[in-house]
Amino acid sequence: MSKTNLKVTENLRKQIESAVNAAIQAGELPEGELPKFVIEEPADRSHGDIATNVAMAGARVFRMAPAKAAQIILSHIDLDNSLIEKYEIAGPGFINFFLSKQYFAEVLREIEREGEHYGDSDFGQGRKVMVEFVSANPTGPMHLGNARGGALGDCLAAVMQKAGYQAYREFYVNDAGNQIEKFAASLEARYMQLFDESFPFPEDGYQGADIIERAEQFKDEFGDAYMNAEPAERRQALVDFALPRNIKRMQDDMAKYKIKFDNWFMESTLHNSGAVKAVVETLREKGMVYEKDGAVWYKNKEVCTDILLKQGKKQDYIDKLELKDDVLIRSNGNPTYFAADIAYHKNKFDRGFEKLINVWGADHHGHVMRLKGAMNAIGYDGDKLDILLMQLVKLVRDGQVVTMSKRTGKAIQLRDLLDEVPVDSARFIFNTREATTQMDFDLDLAIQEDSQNPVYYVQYAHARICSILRNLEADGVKARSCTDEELSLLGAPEEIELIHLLSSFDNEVVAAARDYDPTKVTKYVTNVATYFHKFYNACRVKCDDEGLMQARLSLCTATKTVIKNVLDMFNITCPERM
RNA sequence: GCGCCAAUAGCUCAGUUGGAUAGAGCAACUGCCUUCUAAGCAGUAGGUCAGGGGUUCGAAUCCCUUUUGGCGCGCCA
Repeated sequence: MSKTNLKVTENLRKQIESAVNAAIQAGELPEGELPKFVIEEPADRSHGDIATNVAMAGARVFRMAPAKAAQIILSHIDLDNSLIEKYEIAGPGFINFFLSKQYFAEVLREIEREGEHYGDSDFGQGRKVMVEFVSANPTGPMHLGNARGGALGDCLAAVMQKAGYQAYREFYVNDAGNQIEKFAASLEARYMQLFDESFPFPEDGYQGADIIERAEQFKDEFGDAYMNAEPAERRQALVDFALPRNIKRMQDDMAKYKIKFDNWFMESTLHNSGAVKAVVETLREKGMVYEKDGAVWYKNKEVCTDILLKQGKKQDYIDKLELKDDVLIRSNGNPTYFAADIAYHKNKFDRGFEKLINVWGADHHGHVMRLKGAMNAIGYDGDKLDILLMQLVKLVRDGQVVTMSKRTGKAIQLRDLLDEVPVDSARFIFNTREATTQMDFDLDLAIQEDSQNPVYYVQYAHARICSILRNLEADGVKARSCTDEELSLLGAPEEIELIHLLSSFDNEVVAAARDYDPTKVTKYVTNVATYFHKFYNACRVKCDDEGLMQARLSLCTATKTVIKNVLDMFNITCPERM
């Protein structure tokens, strides 16, 4: 809520609580614990600006009809200087409050005063949080899921920042381990096949055309120099050639997508520094590992059972999960991805982050508990690691699911999407569906340059406001600060609704940060655009009454501030003309 | 088999943590520009909130169950 809104609501809560106590003192209400009640904005404005269910929620404790209890509470309430001008008891026992004109004037003043900082809050109290997202495998090009994860993670970090956290964006590059060996073997086969078509391709190799391209580039540079080299040397040369180029390509794609990571963290550094081995040793010291079949195993079952029991789960539920232990060091001596992941997340905590948020594809959900558990096992707090699971995204064109790129005939890549869809559009649209729901990305819509495309709809509202300001300025009218009397001229339902909405900006940001759900903010700003367009059609800014004109200009400027703050936050362009 | 996520208007989806008569957009139909951007707005029509139980003043929302769809259960990452 805006500070104005917050002040009113907090005061109201205090007043209600003391009114109930006063009524108990006076013997009008029975002694008892005041139950939880809400103070909220009713869906229907005819039910007031603020409503509370305190009388209904307390019906049982008070042992009387809600309407009667409401009457008693209201007789003890003091609403002087509260910006509330009247109240009523309605429906099954709601108490509805109606705000004074003074309130709406104060909201507009607050927005004017705070400008680009309007919507900021100290909800996060400056705590350091890391959002790790995309973290695509460097063995191949990025796909559509990375596109959604990118938009989601980047905007989530932005929301956390706006809500008062210190947010840090990180990309984890899996430049080590098994998949790099597979990558090497695949590159080797493609390289050798350039000289000898019969060279066998590994069964579990990477099939993608990009591997062939890299092999060809390698040949262009080194010719047949590695044809007769030792296989190990040849593979190393190929990886040393291809991996940096793949990472560079991912960095270029992310830059094109307007995502700037604070850090690209290389998995290899964890292996090279001995951090992976160290964390396995830590687990060994704590008695959490054992040897079997030549491999080192981690007692995942024990740790996760413990977590589930603490959550109050029943033993037979846990049994049905058939929890298994995990390998940390394979019998061939190589650590698993999981072992590196434990070391990585330990490293994050050691860098001082109080909260770790990972954006993962939903297909990884099976690993959530074991990673949290492993954090507990090494003496950290797994509850400070939150995994945001993102469901699949399907590309749709002409109502049909698209799986292949028109251009390459291969699986759709992030690049194909960005070639076709404006970045603003992609960033916005990926944030119109909650992470937990499967999403159809409508290509036709994303390309469309009209109001059906939500990002244009919002940008249009902003451009429209800018246009009004320009036109009036050309007529010699300059927006200025208004007096309370002038601002109180704003009374049309369209004006009041818009101000209400503007006042809840930081509330939405906080809710988005709390729920790790930036889509709340895109929905909110779309709503702001709708309410502005309604206002625009109902009320002319340019009019004969100078005071009213200035008051409406204030409302326009406030709306512009909110839209711009959202689009800036999400790194989406905010045009002044369209 | 077990688990995770979902199911709301013909289609795509909201529904602010349990509130008052379930809302938008698209598609269909009807209106509004010789005055600030019609990339906009107003209106009509469209619903067994997947089905069935339960919890309570009150359920799309919480619990149980059935059905349907997506995903996951590796010495892969």
